[in-house]
Amino acid sequence: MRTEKSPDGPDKDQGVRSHAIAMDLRAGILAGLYAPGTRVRQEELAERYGTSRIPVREALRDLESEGLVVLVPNSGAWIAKTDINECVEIYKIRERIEPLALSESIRNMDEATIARLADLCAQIEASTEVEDFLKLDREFHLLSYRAAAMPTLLTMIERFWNTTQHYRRAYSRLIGKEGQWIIHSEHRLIMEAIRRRDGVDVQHLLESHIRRTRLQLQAHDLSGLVPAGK
Amino acid sequence: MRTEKSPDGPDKDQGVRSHAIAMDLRAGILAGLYAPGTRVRQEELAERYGTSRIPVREALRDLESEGLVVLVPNSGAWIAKTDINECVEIYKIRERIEPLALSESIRNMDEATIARLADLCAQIEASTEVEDFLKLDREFHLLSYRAAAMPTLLTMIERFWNTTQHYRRAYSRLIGKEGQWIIHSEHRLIMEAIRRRDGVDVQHLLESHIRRTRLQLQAHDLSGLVPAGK
DNA sequence: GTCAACATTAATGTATCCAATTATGCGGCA
DNA sequence: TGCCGCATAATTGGATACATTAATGTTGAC
Repeated sequence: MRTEKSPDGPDKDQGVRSHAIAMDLRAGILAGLYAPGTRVRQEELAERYGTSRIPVREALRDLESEGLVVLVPNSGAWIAKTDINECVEIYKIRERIEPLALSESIRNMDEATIARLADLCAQIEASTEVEDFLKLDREFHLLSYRAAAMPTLLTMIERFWNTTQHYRRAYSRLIGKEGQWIIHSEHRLIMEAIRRRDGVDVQHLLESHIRRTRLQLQAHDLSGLVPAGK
Repeated sequence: MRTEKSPDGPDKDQGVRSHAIAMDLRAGILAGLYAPGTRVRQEELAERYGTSRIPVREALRDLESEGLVVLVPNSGAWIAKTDINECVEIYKIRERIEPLALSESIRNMDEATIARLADLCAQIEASTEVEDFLKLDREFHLLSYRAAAMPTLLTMIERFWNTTQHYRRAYSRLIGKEGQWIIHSEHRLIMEAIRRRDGVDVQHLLESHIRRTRLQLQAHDLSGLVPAGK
């Protein structure tokens, strides 16, 4: 009897090596270590990671499918340029899908997670550094979706948070600590709706939260604050 | 001055070779030539396409990111199994994002496209073969979104149509020519709302269209009609 | 007779090498 | 001076060969 390994498990490690490289590059891009638009040479990365170019190529392809890298055949790879139009598009999509994720999630969410969310909510208000805020805000929202039993949706959402990271950072810096009170109020209302497990209300609140941010992004001129990429 | 090729253009041909292989495999999977769950051997494909295993691997990775293939490290690749839960999840997502795509699209849509859509709508009603229906229905909906100026969204939607293709085929066979009158009525109403460029109405109609289909998929037992994949 | 451990086999993952394509720099010409 | 074309260099794409890992079948002991 054939008992070959069943392809069920989310063994998301592809070639293992390439996956590790992709993880590292992804973290670097999100941290802002690579300027958008800069060229990425396979051999250079291969040398840095102590491998051949093949795992590097696989990693770059992964990142391309996530929208973090752009590949041009026979030419090379570039860190994806920031694009305000793409950012706005993604926010419009997020306005539709994240309320779905949240409403599905709060139906299954355990009390420990709710407590953890409340804690994150408080930490966000207490945060003073932009990088801390970004990290906490991301953790708050993504954790709030985690109980959703919709793996495809969750993967999509995380991908969207990644590709718009530069804009969130620029926007956070722009509004500063003073302009954050709106965000805090929105978070508190969302948090309370989660506690009540009010699926209708959370959806409206979250949609407003994302939509308001999008309109702010469109209104302000972030061209000098977001890494250029031209 | 460096005038290196700018990474703007949607040169979607990646390694060219691997992209061609991916296209062919994708078409084969959607056409139902490969049973879900069957193992795919790199060497076998390499021989069939007259290449080495490397372009094959890249193609398989592309298809994995699209959800059509499952890769397990150091083990192998399988045609993705059909999964009714995943299918339902995707329909729930589609209920949210396709109305967005359509409402954005009808704002820019030219008259020629509207005429083409009406033509497709009529062809769908006249279709007698399941495969014809699937092809026309897909073309109708995807064309209706095309003017949306939201490339990321459109890519996502097409990917979702691909991963649920088997279920649409099974469902179409199940309901047969007689059960299609609901679909035709829905299409007619959507078509009319497109003509009026009524963004609010199309969204409701399309959401209902997708939602009703999802509920039907959940209600019926398609386990014998959709390729098993176990 | 069943289970466990080991050797064998087959597949994937990676490194090295070669080919094809593209970017660059020089030279000629209008 | 500016532009076009060709030769050169650099980089990526692909093929072959090797290393590594997982599956398989056998053997042995309990």
